[in-house]
Amino acid sequence: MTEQSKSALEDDVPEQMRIRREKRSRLIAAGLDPYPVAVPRTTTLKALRERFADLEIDVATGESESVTGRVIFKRDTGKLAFATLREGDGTQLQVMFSLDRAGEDVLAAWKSDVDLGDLVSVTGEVITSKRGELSVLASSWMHAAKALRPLPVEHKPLSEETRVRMRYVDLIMRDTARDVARLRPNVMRSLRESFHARTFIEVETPMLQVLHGGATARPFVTHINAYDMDLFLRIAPELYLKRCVVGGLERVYEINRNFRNEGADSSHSPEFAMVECYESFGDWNSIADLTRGLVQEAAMSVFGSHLVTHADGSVRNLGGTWHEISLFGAISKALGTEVTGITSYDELLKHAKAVGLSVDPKWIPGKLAEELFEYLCKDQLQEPTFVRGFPVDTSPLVRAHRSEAGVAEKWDLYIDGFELATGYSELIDPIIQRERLTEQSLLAAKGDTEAMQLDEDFLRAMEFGMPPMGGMGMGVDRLLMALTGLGIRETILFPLVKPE
RNA sequence: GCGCCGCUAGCUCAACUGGCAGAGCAGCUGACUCUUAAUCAGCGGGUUAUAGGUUCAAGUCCUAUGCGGCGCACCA
Repeated sequence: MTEQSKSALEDDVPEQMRIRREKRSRLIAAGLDPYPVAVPRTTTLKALRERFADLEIDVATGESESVTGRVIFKRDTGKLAFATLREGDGTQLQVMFSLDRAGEDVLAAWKSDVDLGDLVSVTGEVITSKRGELSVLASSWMHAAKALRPLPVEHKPLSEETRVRMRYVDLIMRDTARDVARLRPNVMRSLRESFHARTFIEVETPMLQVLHGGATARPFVTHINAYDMDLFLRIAPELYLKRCVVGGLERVYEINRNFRNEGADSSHSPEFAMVECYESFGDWNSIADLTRGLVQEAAMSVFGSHLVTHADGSVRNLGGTWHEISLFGAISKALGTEVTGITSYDELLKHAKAVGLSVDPKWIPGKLAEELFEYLCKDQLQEPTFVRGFPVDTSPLVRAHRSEAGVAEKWDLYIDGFELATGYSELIDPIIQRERLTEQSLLAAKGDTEAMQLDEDFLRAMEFGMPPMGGMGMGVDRLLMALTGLGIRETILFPLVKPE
């Protein structure tokens, strides 16, 4: 780059960034490295705070430490300057620079070279100030990294868009952002421990699939050059996990990403984390117990309680046994007349029109029943509730109910009005499974982009004998939402955003 | 995908029926040895998202585009 074009570029940047770049150049010219390979660090701010938790006011410990952190406050007074450092876990500590201790040059350099947002290393004696604040009284300091961009205002919340687009800044500035970032791995660990305690084993199955199946959703399509063929990003791991069960991995689970090429909003992300599990010789009842256990153990693990406090301050109780309602029972109650899994499409349509539900003519009868349920009953589902007995025709991988006609042994778990998980008694008869998937593939042929494809290898696996089992899928992002009351984009560190 | 609303300084926001584009924090200069969003004095910082149009005059009105938010639809 020529000097001329460089200066043109420099002229373009905002004043505050220009000044910081000039400071960087000045440091380098003075033989100081604004980006050194290593800096002194003898302890963390957190460890130091814990070690000196009970110091009196205005105490000098005689102990020297080197601490690092990001400068988040800076108060340059005449001969005694203060700053607050913050570490990645949110712990803060004051550092002080006095003319007596540091000397004129060190104090002057600190005042002129350091800006809010810089990462620094400060070495000095651990003391408490006359106001009682635990501090490191500097004898020396150096940059760990010069920040070229100013931090946003500490005391005004960042706009939601900036928080999502610049999550690194959000993490620097906001406690809740840091807490949620740490909550997710804690919940994942709890899930894995819960599964481990129940002798489930974790498996990893393909994300790139030749056929998409295991759920009804539009997939993302990609292409493998080596085989010159299209592949699908998986919409669910179900068909591979069931292959594992056929092979004798009796209790399996997977926690990983699914991809669905559908709308994105406050509770939907195109890529989302899912825990899915299968329990041989279990059914929809045992898998419901397991699901409740997973959620309650996660709450206990991360909050120490089944009572969880949401972002808006409200408290939800996830403890005890949960409500169970029947899907058709709830519809019947809301309509005041009996509706079941064998109620005809025409009759369902009549009810839908009577209550003012606008009906898509493409809906099959089971879909219409589900829509009726959501329209009439969904607002009753704030507390954890298993909604049991979904229509067979919308549940192609689920066993028919052992006694109710037209109904499958499938439940949905609702918390806070959204669907957190779904569980089945899995269909294990390969002949019926083939019929169901054939129906799906006919729907696909008619242009239903969400219908499942006919997976011959999966059917072949079933024909070797699949044990009776319960299965469950739960959105990890949604579990975090249920635990925190936050939107899905808050629970995902880097949700998809369109480029600026 | 459709509808409504928004986009102004580094950040968060003002600017009445069109009439000199402002504040707080942040920044720069100076003062201050106990500050906690320090205080005091002074000073800078803007292609009002982008492109076009109407008008003597546009942040404000019109058109298009981009990005965002909310609602609807689809879905976990």
